[in-house]
Amino acid sequence: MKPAETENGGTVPARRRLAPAERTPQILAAALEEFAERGYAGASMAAAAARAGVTKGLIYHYFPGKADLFKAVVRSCVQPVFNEAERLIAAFEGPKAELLRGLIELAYDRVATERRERILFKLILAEADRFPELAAFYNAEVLSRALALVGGVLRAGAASGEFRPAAAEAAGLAPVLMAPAIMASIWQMMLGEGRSPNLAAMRKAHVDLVLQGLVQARAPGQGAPAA
Amino acid sequence: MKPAETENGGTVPARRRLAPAERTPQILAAALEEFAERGYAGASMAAAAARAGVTKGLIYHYFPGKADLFKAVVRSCVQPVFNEAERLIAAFEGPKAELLRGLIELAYDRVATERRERILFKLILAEADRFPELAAFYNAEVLSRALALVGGVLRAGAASGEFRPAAAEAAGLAPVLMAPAIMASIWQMMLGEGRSPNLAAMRKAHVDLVLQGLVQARAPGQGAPAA
DNA sequence: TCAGCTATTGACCAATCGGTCGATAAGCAA
DNA sequence: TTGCTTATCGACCGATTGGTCAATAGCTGA
Repeated sequence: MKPAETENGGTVPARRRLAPAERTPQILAAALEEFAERGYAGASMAAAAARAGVTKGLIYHYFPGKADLFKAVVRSCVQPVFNEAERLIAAFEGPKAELLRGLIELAYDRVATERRERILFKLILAEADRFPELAAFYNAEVLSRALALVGGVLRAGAASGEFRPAAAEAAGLAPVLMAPAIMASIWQMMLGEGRSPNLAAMRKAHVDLVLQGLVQARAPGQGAPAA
Repeated sequence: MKPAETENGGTVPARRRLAPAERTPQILAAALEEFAERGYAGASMAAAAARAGVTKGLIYHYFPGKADLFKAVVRSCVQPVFNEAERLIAAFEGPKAELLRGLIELAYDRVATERRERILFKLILAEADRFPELAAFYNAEVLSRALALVGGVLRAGAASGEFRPAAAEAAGLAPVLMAPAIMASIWQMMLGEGRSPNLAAMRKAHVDLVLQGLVQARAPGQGAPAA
């Protein structure tokens, strides 16, 4: 075990000393992989250290314990997700329906490419009851933020008359709109890309259903006569 | 630890001998709780045994090892889920839209009540890559079956002209229709009943969106332009 | 009543884990 | 070059785990 054969390709001399600002992200990345593969309880500190090319003792030099390392891993992963969506919404001008389509398609495309976020979601879900603060963190930093974004678009569209008035009740509708993309991600994770429901087909059906179901009929006054 | 104080309320004499047909489900139920609370790796055989009011050794008398116990737990839980839906579909006569609404509402109501199925889904998701056969089992026995049920309704509705023709492309649409109810279940599990998106609101918005998005406009010839 | 089958126990083992700590050496400042 | 700081190692510990097995005792049929 003299040459580090973990992920740095070469034959780095063992015991290279690095600045904490450089070693810490190495450890976090290695720990993410370890936690993702074995789950919280199954993950081994020694194995995580080995993935980072260091020894277990060093991890305890940077993190007080396993639980703290886990939380640090989660926190280090959630930041960049929303920037894209928020920029898209802020910069968009045009029909709200097109904005909504863009958001949905963005979500599916991220699912298709970004693997780390899928893994992270699984981790949070699996360990939520053992780390209540983690569930609270997910709720505040991820779910609520996403719901607010989608809800804002829905209400704007309803206010402008472009969407049916029911779209304004975003409390129920926003999660319904987001769910299929998230489930697509989960299925990909569980079943692999081969056996999961087809991503492109879901994306198309999803956009289609949402636009047909939300956009106000062009000829007003003949909507749902109901009973 | 003389009187068993686990879940049988009374002061049963220690070491009661039971027929395997009676003890096995006890062990399976106890193991489900243990796995659900601590995850696969975190669960302890001794703790699962204690929950069942027996000792670890007895579990190894009934199951070859931890992995086998886990698989047996999963298998023992998935059977009764589909009977209800299949009965509903078979017995139903009337507009396909009403059948679809009934299925969606059934799904949400199960989410609200059945706790074991939520737990089970979480377990399968969390341990899918460690037990590939488990993912395959979920795919074959749960997801595919559910997709086939929903897809059948969609195609029937499209064939009868009640749904828009796009409904026939069930490969993408069926998972999109099922996803919100499943996500509702997952959110309930992660965040508790308090902080999750409101179940009743989601149910209403979901039904509303689906029916508006799928049902063929009543006046023909002016719905989808471009034949 | 009694003998036999087997459900059930409890003690045991090797392996592994999270965590601790003194020793070591890599880098930097002087 | 020298010396100090501290990143890094590796050996170690107590606790717990999955798994084994011989001994025991509850039930049932004769």
